[in-house]
This record gives sequence, C-alpha cells and structure tokens, in this order.
Amino acid sequence: MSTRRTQPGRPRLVPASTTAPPREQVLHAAAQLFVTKGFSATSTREIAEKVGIRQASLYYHFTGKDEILAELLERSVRPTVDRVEQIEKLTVSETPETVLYLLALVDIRTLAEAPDNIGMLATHPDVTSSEAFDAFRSIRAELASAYGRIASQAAGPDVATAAEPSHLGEMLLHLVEVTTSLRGSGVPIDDATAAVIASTCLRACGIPDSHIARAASPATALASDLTMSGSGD
Amino acid sequence: MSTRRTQPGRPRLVPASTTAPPREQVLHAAAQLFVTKGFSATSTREIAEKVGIRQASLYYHFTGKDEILAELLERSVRPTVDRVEQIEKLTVSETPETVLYLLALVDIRTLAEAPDNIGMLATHPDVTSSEAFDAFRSIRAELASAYGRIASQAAGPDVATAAEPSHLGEMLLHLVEVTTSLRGSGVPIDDATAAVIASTCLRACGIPDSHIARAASPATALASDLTMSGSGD
DNA sequence: ATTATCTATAGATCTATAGATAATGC
DNA sequence: ATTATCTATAGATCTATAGATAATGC
Repeated sequence: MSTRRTQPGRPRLVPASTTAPPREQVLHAAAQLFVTKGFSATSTREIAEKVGIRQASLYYHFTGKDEILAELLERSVRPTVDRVEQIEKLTVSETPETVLYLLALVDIRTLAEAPDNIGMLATHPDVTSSEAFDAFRSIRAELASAYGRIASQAAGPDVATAAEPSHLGEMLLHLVEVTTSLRGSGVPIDDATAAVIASTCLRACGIPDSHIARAASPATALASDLTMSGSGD
Repeated sequence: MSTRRTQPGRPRLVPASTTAPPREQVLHAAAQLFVTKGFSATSTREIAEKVGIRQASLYYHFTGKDEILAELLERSVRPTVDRVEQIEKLTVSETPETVLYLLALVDIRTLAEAPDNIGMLATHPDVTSSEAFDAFRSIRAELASAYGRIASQAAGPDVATAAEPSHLGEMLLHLVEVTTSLRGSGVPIDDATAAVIASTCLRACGIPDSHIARAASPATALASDLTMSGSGD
C-alpha cells in the first residue's frame, strides 16, 4: 500500500503542489503567462518560478521557449482539425449552411474548453512573425482554407462573388475567436452563446436568417455526435 | 528662393529619406514593427535603424518605448471616440439599430484608414498587461461601454436579456476588429466590406435582417456627414 | 542659445549550456 | 544507470543616461 514517497530525479527546492507530470506543469504555467503578458514579454525565469523550479531546469523538458509555445499552439487547434475531414465529408448529405454551422460550433467548443484559454495565443504577433511556429501556421492555414471552401459554398451571392474563399476563411477564423475574447472577460460559453457566435458567422457570409435557422438544429446534433466519438481525446 | 539646406541639429549619419518631422518618422517605423513583430519583440535599436538614426536618439523624442506605443494606440481610436458623443445624441431622433450601425461604420472607417493598420495594436497582450497603457485602456473601455449601451437598446430580446451590456460591448469591439484582420491580409476595406462588417455586428446582437436593412441607409448617410465635418483631423 | 543628433557605456536583464547532485530503478 | 533537478555562468542582448558635437537662429 505504501505510495511512492518521491519521484526519480533530484528533488525540487520547492516541492510540486500537483502530481501532474512536470512537462504539463511547465505548459500550464507558461500558458497562463503567455496569454496574459504575451510570449516575448514572458521570461523563462518567470515560467520556472511559477512552476517552482529553476530557470535552467526548463531545458530538460523543452529545447527552448519556442518549443513551449509551439506545443500550446498545436493543442489549441488539434481537436478542431482532427474533425475537419469528417465534417467536410458531410457536404454530400447536408446543406452547405449546416456544414459551416457545424464547423463553427466544433471550433467554438474547442476554444471554449481549451485549458488556460490558449486559443488566445493564435493571434499573438510573435506567432505570426517567427518561423519557429511555421508548423502551427500551416495547420491553421489549412483550417482557414476549410472555412473558406465551406463558406464560399454556403455564402449568399453578393458575398460569394465579392470575397475570395481565402479571405472568407480569414474572416470566419477571426469571428470565431470572439469565443476566446468573451471567455477572457469572464463570459461563460454556454450553448446559447455558442449558437449566437456560430449564426453570426453565417450571417457574415450573407446567409439569410431563414437558412441559418434551418441549419442550426441539424448542426447542433451533429456537433454532439462528433465531440462524443472524437478522436480519443 | 533658396530652400533651407539643412535642419537645425546635428546632421544624421544617414540623411532622412522624407521631410516628415522626426517624431513622425519614429512613430511610423515603430508602428510597422509593432504591428508585424509585436511590441515586446521589437527593440528600440530596430526602430532607430529603420528610421536611420542611432538607438539613443529616440530618447530625444520619447521618454521610452512605452510612450511610442501609447501614442500610436491613442491615434488608433481618437477619430472614433471624438465622434461617439455626437453619435449617442442621435438616440433621440434615430432608431437604436441605426445608431449602432452608425457607430460600427465610423469605427470600421477609422480602422480602415489608420496609418500602418495600427488598429491591430489594441489587442496585443503587452497593451492589456502593462500599466503604461492605462490611459488607452480607459479610453477604449469607454468606447466598449458606448457600444454596450447602444447595442443593448437595439438588441433582440434573447440577446438583450442573456448578455450584459459590457459583454455585448466587448463582443462588438472584437467583431469590428475583423477590419484590421482583413486589412492585414490585403483585403481592401471598401464600402461593401464595411457594410458586411457593420451588419454582422447587428446580427450578432440578434437583430433580424429586416431591421438591419432599414438601418443601413440612414446610418451610411449619417456616417458620411460625420466623417466630413469631423473634429478637424 | 537652441535643436537634434552623435558616441560611449552602465546596469539589468535574458537565454541557453556545462557539469554537479540527489533521488529511484535494477 | 536513469531521471530530474540543481548551481554557476558565458555571451548576447536591451534600455536608458551622460555628455559631446554639429547644425541653425538670433
């Protein structure tokens, strides 16, 4: 019955307050700091202090600050992108409006549930300027492009002709981010709020109220299916 | 006829390529760097290099890096906030939907026309975390609160009861920022685009299509009036 | 005298590496 | 032997100040 008294490795000066793996402790501390202060404004020393280890000890778990952010970024979109393929398959059986509503809902839920509101990180200027995050940017570009493809099928005639799919994708990605912004100011993202955001996405594409109303309920049902059977997370 | 050969003050090592006041040259260079790389990731040396002066020479014009960003932030909202009072006065003669549409349009135009797309700076984490920008945050909070007041009058019953005015304000501020995001990816913000964004704001408040359509044309007319007679900028 | 730059540099970081140390695992 | 920490520190910044210098203005 004796639980293991200590972990392998030299003990910390300040014993850990949680049993989570050290790597996760670092990610959690870094996430909080990056989200509030920004990546460049956060020093490795601050992260370490928050974890309760020495600055140099971070480098046992990560090759550098960049790698910490890269992992957080990846986690902030993975649940969504893992489902994009399945969602796009539905284009044959569902209306494009339903598919777009569904993609938005899944994305909104991902952002609403991500630990530490890390969805906030995607638009930090550090991410868009350093090549260290190329992998994330490319995965995010794919998500934008899925939004663009689906939206340009669903869009009303004015918007569809005026806006390139890629720009439509950019816009929708930004709109969905209102989730992180609201969450950041303490608004709980319940189903009603998610529905407001998702239907606003459709509206921004010039889709009339009546079509949005018709898309909402099948999309909501499909969203529950998808997030339950997920990809094992 | 002889134009002045040089300016007062010791000549630069690299002569200026423009006749703009040096302070403006600094602001312009800093804006470009802050918008693309972020505030914390931009060094004073980089700003100076871009201007063509020595790093230390920045401190003749500004007390520090903070002051440069503070001024850029202020400029990014001033044209809008200068008009907010006038806009809110219209609540007596116009529908709340029209007033909201108008506020959004004015804000969108401000962001669309701001030099170097400095509207991007408002959401940088540096701005929200350092007390050096308290003045900006407070002026922006006032704008958010105006959005909130107007929107909660115009909002449909579900949204008006579900969302506090302050949260509504937050959301609309975020939505309007899609302007800077689109502009950043090269989309020209013409009247049609501005109209899509403004009506999306109303839609997000739960205002039905028919009301939005009725609000658009008086708001557009009022917007031209306001931006012409402006506050002298 | 005033203005706007320059040079030089102090002092405070900050990141990342090298190598020691104190646990467990076998 | 392996794991996970520690201490110590090199080297590269970065911000801001002090004081010199080279123009114009009067």
